[in-house]
Amino acid sequence: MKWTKMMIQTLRDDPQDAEIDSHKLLVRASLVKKISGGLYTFLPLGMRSLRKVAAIIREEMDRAGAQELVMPILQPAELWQQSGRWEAMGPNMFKLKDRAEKPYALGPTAEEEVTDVVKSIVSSYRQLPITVYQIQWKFRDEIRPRFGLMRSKEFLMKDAYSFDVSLDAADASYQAMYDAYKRIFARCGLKAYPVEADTGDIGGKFSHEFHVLAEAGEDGIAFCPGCGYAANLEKAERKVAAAAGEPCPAYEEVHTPNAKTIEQVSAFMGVPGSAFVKSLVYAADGKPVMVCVPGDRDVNEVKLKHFLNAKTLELADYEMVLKASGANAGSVGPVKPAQADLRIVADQALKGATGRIVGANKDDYHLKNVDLARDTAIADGDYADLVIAQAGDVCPRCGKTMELKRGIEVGHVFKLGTKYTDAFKAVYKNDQLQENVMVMGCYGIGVSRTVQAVIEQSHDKDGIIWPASVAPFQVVIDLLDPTDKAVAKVAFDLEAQLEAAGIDVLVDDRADRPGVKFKDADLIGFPVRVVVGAKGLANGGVEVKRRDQDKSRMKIVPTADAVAAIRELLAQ
RNA sequence: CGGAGCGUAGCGCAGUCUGGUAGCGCGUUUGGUUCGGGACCAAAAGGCCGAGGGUUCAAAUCCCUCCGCUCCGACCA
Repeated sequence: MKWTKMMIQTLRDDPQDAEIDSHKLLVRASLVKKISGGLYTFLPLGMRSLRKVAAIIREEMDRAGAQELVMPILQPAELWQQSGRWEAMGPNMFKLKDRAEKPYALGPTAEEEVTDVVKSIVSSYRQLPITVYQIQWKFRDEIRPRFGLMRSKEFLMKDAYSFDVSLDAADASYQAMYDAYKRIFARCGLKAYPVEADTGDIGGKFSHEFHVLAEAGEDGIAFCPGCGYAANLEKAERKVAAAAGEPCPAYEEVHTPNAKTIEQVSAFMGVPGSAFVKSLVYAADGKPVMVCVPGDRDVNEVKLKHFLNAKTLELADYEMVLKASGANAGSVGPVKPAQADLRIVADQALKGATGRIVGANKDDYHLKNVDLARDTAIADGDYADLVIAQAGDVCPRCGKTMELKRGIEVGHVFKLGTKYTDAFKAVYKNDQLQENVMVMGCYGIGVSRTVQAVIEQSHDKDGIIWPASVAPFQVVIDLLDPTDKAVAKVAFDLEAQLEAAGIDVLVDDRADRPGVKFKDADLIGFPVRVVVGAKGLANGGVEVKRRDQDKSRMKIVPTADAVAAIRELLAQ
C-alpha cells in the first residue's frame, strides 16, 4: 500500500477533548475520528488494527471449539421483557419503535437473543455442550462516555455463550474460554490479568474480568502481592479481626451543631473517624434499610444489593430518611430509629463494637459510648461484608496486605447458571427423556476497547509502539527520494516481496522531507521501519530498525537480504 | 440529573472584558530554493465566529433562549 493513496491525516497537536495518552494517540495517528460524543469512525488505519484484533479473537474462539454466528443488533422488546431486563437495564439501553409502534432495543448484549435461538435448535443432551459467539457492534447509553474508545456508546464486542447440561459440565466450557482469553490477550501483546468480579445485572454466580493494568484504567482492583488474589473493588473482600469489645458505660447524647459529615463531627469532637459508625438509609426495592459501616469506610452498594437480595437499591431520599430515622441526613444512627421495625444491617467489622459514636436520630445530636450489641437491634445475621476494600486491607485468602491498582477491563467471563434458560424455558431431554434446563455461561471481549488498551500499554513520547500482531501495518518503508526512479524501484520491489511473504507494508511515498516521514512513522508506530534512500543505497543497502529501538540501532542490510532481516526483526 | 468550562478555517488557538464588519500557527494548493529527525521564500484557497432571537447606526464581542462538546460530581450522614 502507498501512503499517498491512503486516507491518513496525522496531527501535530493533541486534540483538545482528549485526556489520556491512548485517546490522544488514537486521534493524532489517524486511527479514529470522533463524530459525536461517544461515537467514533474507525479510519482505514484504525480499522486494520481493529480487524487484526478481531481475527485473533476469531482464531482462538474457533480453536476453543466455539462456533461463530451473527445476530441482529435490532432486538425485539419482547425478548427483553421475557427476561425482565427491559426494566432492569432501564435507561442504559437504547430503545426505539418501528413504524407500527413495535418496540425494539439496540442490543447492549445478547443473552436473550442467543438463548432464544439455541432453545429453538437444541433439544437433546446429544447436542450439548455448545458454545457460540459473534463479533458485533453493541450499543449502550452510557451516563458519561469518555476516553475515546474506552467507554463509548457504540463499540465492537465479541460475545460468546456456552450451553451445558449441568453446572458441573459448564465448568469445562468456562475454563475453555478462560484459557482462550489468556491466549488472545497475549497474542495482542497485552499483559492482562484475570480478576474476580461481580456479575452485575447479567446475574449468575461466578466471574472473572480480564484487566490491563494502567493508570488511566477506570476500574479499581484489589491485588494481593502475596498470593495473587485479584478482585474488582465491587467484589473484593477483606479479612477483619473481631472488634475489641471493651465494655463501655451507657450511651449519652452529645450536641454537635452544624456537624453533618463524619469529618466535621470528628473534628468537632476531636476523635478519629474510625471511632464513628456511619449510618445511611437506602431504599431497597423501595423500602428503607439502614446500613452501618465504620466511620472511615464507604458502603459497597454492590455487596449491599446482593446481601439484601434487592432488585433496585439507591440512597433514600430526604423524606424517607426523616421518616425512617427521625432525623435528617447527618444525624442518623442505629439506636432507636423512628421507625421501630426498621431493618438495620452492619459491616462485619462492627460486630461486637463498643464505645462508638453514632448519629442520635435527632438533628444536630450524636450518641457516644454506643455498644452495638447492647444498644441496637441489629440481628446477628445482618452483619456482613458491606464495605469497599482499601489499600492496606488484609487479603481474604492469605492474610497479607493488599494493594490497589487500576485496570482497563478488556474481557469478562461469567458462569451464568440458568437465569436466562429458565426465563426462556430453554430445556433439553436427557437420556431418560427427562427435561432439564440448560446451564449457560457468557464471555465478552471489548474489541474496540482492546485496541485502545494496547496503545495505552505500549507507547512513548513519540507515539504508539504497536505489537506486530495488531499493528495497522507491520512494516513502513520510508522512501526518501520518491522522484529518483532507481531508489523508488528498490522500495517498490521490496514492498512487493514483503507482500508476497505475507507481511503487510505501507510505503511512505510522499514528497516530504525525511524528518516528516520519521516523525509520522514513530507516531503511528509501525513495528519495523525500513528506510530506502540514495544515501543508504550508496552505503550498501536499505536501513532497518524496530520502532522500540533507538535510531542508533539502525542497521544497513543489502537489498537482497532485506526481507529476511525484516522477518527476523518482526519475530523478536 | 447537578456543577464548572468550552464552542471562531481540516487541527490547535488569539480576538469577547472595553461593539466598528475576523486573525495567528500547523495543514492544504501553486511556483521556486531545499532535502537523513516535523525546511525556507513567494503567492493563494479556505469562515452562516455552534443555532435562533433581542439591544444598537453597527454584534464573534452585550442580553435572552436553545443545542453540542469536555471535565467534576450524583446525595457516604
